[in-house]
Amino acid sequence: MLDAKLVVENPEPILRALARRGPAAAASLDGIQPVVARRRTLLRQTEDRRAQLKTASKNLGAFRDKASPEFAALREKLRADGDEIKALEAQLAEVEAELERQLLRVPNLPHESVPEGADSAANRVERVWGEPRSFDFEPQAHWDLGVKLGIVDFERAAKLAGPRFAVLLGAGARLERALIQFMLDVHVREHGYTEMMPPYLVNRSAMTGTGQLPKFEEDLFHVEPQDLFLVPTAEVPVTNFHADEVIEGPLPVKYVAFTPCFRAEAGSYGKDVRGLVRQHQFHKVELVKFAEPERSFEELESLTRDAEEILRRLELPYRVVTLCAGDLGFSATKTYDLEVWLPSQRTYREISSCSNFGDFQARRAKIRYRPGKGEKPRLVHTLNGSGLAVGRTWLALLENHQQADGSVRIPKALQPYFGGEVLAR
RNA sequence: GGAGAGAUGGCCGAGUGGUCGAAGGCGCCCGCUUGCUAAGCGGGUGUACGCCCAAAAGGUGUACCGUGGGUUCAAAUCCCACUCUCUCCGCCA
Repeated sequence: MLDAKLVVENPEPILRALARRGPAAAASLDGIQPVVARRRTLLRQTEDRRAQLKTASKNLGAFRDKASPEFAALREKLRADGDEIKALEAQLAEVEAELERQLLRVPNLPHESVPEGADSAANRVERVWGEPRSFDFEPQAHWDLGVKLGIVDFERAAKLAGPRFAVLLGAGARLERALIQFMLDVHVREHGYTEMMPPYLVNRSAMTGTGQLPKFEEDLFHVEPQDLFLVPTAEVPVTNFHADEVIEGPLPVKYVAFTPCFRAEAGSYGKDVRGLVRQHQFHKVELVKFAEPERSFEELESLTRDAEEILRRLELPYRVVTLCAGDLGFSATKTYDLEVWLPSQRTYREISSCSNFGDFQARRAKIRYRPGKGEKPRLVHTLNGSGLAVGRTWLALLENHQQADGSVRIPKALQPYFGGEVLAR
């Protein structure tokens, strides 16, 4: 959520920044100004009248003769005043709710370092690591390779759940588990993150805090009887872990959480229908940071490096791109995508998304910190990034490290976790 | 699922209709004192949103004692509903 005060006092730069995302984003600010103005007059009026009533009421309490007609008359007047104030308060509450409703649908402002552009074609490549391997045989797509190896089954998954689900079997399941363990160990032991296992179901308030609600409800799986949602990413429970709090300790606070992720992906049918790239359920190891505002962009750099480290150790060629303004997610002010090379598609595909959200989520979720002893709390900056999406790592590893005989080489760093050097039939 | 207890400031904890933003303590900050990192003394110490002020400092108003509603001129305090926490019983991976 943007700072309502800024929106009112200095709307031009905000409007300009939103316009970089596209016309719809800029339009989301329409109609907010008059609501803010109305709120201000109503608030002042209500508070003034309430102040009057309070003093009058105190005087009444001090009245000597509580049986006198003067007492009764004054009491009657105050009762009427009270009713009027209540009416004002009701109006005010309505206006404030309206303001909140509108503000919650305005996306974050793209940071100045974010490139112009409408879609992913305008994303800026920052760096490239590793080199796409040249094969002396025709590399197979993971859905062919995986099925032949007997480590993934899409058909039976469809039978028991539906499309966009997969069953991992044998060494495939073990590979998934090895990747999770490996990622967690690197981030905990070497990068200093605290491991967290959060709930996989969260309420509306948490989903609103990080920005999935109210705008993107159709992308979520809703669990009826309790009005809960399956988490689309660990970002939601982990960021909201500190909602409504003042963090007293030193920043940054860093968490890493492994969770399943559930995405309804409404409207995405027809895209990436084959294989493991786009599933309703997948595993992800997520990095989350709470940082000082002045340092949050440095923290974004180091968080991105932390995620990159996993790809390097798995010997997977990748590149880092900065999302352009038009491609940026709703809550983010700046995002680096890590894209891994996929031989079957001869292209780089997103495997991690590392974002700085500035104070956008912190304002929604009321997450603050104390800069120093006795100082006033300030909003933190929140960040997160996949470190990494496990399913996509699984498939990238299969495709990149496949061998002519249909087996898969396990990179050295993963061997102790996987328990072997080769994955073969 | 059944029975009971509770929810107050960073923490502990008092407060059953007005003088309560809320005693007291802890913690923290500032100052003084003290011949060693401790103790003592004095003062200060919530958040949000308005308004005044060129701004800061400061002043001032309103709200907030789990949440929402009600009674009353007036609610932390009375009434109703809900949520959460704890204890016991049942069930359960």
